[in-house]
Amino acid sequence: MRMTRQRRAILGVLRGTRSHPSADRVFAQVREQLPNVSLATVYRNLHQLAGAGVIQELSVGGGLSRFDADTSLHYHVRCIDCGRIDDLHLPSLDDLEEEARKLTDFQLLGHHVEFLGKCPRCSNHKGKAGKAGRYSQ
Amino acid sequence: MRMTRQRRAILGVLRGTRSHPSADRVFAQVREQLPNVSLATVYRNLHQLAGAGVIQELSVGGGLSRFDADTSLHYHVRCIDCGRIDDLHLPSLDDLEEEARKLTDFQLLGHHVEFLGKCPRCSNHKGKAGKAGRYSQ
DNA sequence: TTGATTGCAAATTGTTTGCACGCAA
DNA sequence: TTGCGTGCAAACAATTTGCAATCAA
Repeated sequence: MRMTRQRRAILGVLRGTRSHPSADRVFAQVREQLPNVSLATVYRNLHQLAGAGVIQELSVGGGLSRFDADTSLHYHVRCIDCGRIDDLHLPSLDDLEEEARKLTDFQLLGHHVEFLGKCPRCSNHKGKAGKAGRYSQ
Repeated sequence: MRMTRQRRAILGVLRGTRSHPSADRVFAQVREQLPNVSLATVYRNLHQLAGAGVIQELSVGGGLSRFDADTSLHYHVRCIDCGRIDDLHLPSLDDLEEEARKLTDFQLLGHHVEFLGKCPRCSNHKGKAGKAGRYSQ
């Protein structure tokens, strides 16, 4: 893989944040260094890097894709109001995957877990109530 | 909530399948009974029904929204090749959520788990190799 | 030198919205 | 009768693609 200025910058942005940015967030950041990058380039690189296992594309719920330079196995919490995503380093659920394997005829390759909730900021917006129920599946 | 022909048909489709269809799948099915429904109506109803808790919108990875008339707590396996989604009735991970609660300052409201793999059909497409690695987060 | 990579603009895809009309309650 | 719900078309948002020009190796 050729290490172009653009690709280096994109990787740099991802490695310099813990915020699991979406493609257009990355784009905005990269633009500060390279004012001419195009959004298409950002998308192409994010996918290529993800395909190569250098970064991770988060299959989270709630709309747009998010990217993470931390490719170690860990889970996430997502704020249902503002979309903030934090890491959650829980022990891996290999036993659970083993359990699942008994119940399906799929060839299992992995799993992910996403916790839903409200981040500290959004918990305090007392007025806006927000739906109360649970968000499990 | 007014029970229109359209809404009844949409609910009927969802209750008559185990395939977790996307909006346009539902649309296609409903059209067989009501040739004039519009896709907009299907979207509006799916969201309204989900908001009312009558059905569930699946926060799965891999693009488009999928819908499920089974609102009980259960998990899913998704085929990374064809997108097929099966149910997986594992015991709920309340203990895991308790564990997570200790590690975050989010107010937790739920979680979901998605297993990734290849469905029986896609496992057999020997030629197309497909990426081998694990798909955990 | 040369094929991978880029920027740009246009095309796709999935979903949402404005609005006048229609129908369930 | 009333206003929620509908069909239609147009608007949107996120992402992808075609193509000629560019540049890392």
